[in-house]
Amino acid sequence: MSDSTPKFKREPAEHRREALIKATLSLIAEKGVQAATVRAIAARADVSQGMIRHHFSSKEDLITAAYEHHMDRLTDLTSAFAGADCNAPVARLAAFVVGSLTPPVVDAGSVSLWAGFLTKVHDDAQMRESHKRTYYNFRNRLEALIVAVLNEAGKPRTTQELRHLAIACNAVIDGLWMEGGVLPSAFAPDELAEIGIRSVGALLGIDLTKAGQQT
Amino acid sequence: MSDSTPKFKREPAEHRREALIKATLSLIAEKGVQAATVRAIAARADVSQGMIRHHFSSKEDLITAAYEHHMDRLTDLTSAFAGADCNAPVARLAAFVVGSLTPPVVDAGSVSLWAGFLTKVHDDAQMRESHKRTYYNFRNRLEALIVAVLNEAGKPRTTQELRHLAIACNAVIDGLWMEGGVLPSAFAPDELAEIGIRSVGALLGIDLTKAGQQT
DNA sequence: TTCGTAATCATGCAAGTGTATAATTAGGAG
DNA sequence: CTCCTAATTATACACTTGCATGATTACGAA
Repeated sequence: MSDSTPKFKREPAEHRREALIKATLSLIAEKGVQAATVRAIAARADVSQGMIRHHFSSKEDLITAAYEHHMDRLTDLTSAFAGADCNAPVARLAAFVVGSLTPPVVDAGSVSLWAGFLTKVHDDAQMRESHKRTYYNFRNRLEALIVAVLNEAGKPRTTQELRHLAIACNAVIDGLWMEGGVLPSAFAPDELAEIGIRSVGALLGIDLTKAGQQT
Repeated sequence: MSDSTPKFKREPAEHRREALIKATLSLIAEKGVQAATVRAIAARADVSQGMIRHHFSSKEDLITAAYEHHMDRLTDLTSAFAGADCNAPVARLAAFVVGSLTPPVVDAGSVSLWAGFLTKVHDDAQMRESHKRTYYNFRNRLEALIVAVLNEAGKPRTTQELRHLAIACNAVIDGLWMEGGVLPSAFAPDELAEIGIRSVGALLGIDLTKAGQQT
């Protein structure tokens, strides 16, 4: 007799990789890194556990890929905010800040995910490289926005000062993002974004609150 | 025949607990949470693995105790800075910021430790409570220093504004502390402290750089 | 000294870990 | 239709994990 139902389906490698990465991310976001076992990941992706070693050289490799995927997603989300609508520098910077400090970027799962990975950044060279890349990417985009705002306002700064401002603004955003994810109940909705706008404005000596109002 | 060398020594419970906690912390700082196994901890503390269950109700309990110990230590370190020397509000706030952004508070092991624990904050209720307590403690002390500085400068603010300022200053410090720990090579020595002083000053609208110079 | 007891140790266990291997099987090439 | 091959599965292995158990042993009390 002919078996009517195939026992599995062959998928393009890229689909499988993506499915495994998504399964990994959702698992880590929900129950932490230690829950992302080979078996749990495979189960969530609805494949056998052998697939992990088939599509990735090791579980560690999958974890790294998942980390980069997650970070790229966060980057894309904030980029979308800063790029949209308006091209007035002030509005763009404000949108960038607000986008970084509201859902879905601010999210318990996201932060938990990030924290779980941060542990590995400490000893894994590839992870550290990846983190460095992401960090500088975010900071440089921020610095570019800052430069545009300050130039428009006729308040140019030295290279050194710009570097410090970018680091500082990055730090406020990171700090707010983190606490917002870890202790959501500690802040009112939109409170983080409002504080972010005010703070970055104060750091640059420019009022961003008007630009932040736009929907 | 009398055995001349005792096979082990009986220690006061508090000593053993502390030794186990220290072993746990050094292990996590060096190789991450996943390396803090019952056997590894016992080996580093030079005791048998049974001691963990004897002095703590579970390994999880030891981890929690270690977390609180670590956080209390960070708190004490920053407190020492803010309390010392001078009692001029501006100098105290500056010292608090500098203390939070220089070694030994800024330290790769410390941040790694904190990140490792943060993962557990997400699902463990007791951990979350502990984190909340530490966070509010730090922020409230910061807010008290801020109030003193603003009052002295004759620039009082509303309760709401003070809350926002405390959250913002806390965020910059946290953000700088974190990146300093994760990417030490990305910043010159004292650069973080300098940025911190300038940033907090900018957020409050008060120049703290003079107060920061003192040794 | 003797003894009791709590601290400490050595060992074992069941469950879970990542990885290796060989058997299956889907789906296209000929 | 018939192979061939690579994707997929199923299973097993060696190892680690946290925890439990029962045997030791230090050390103060009597």
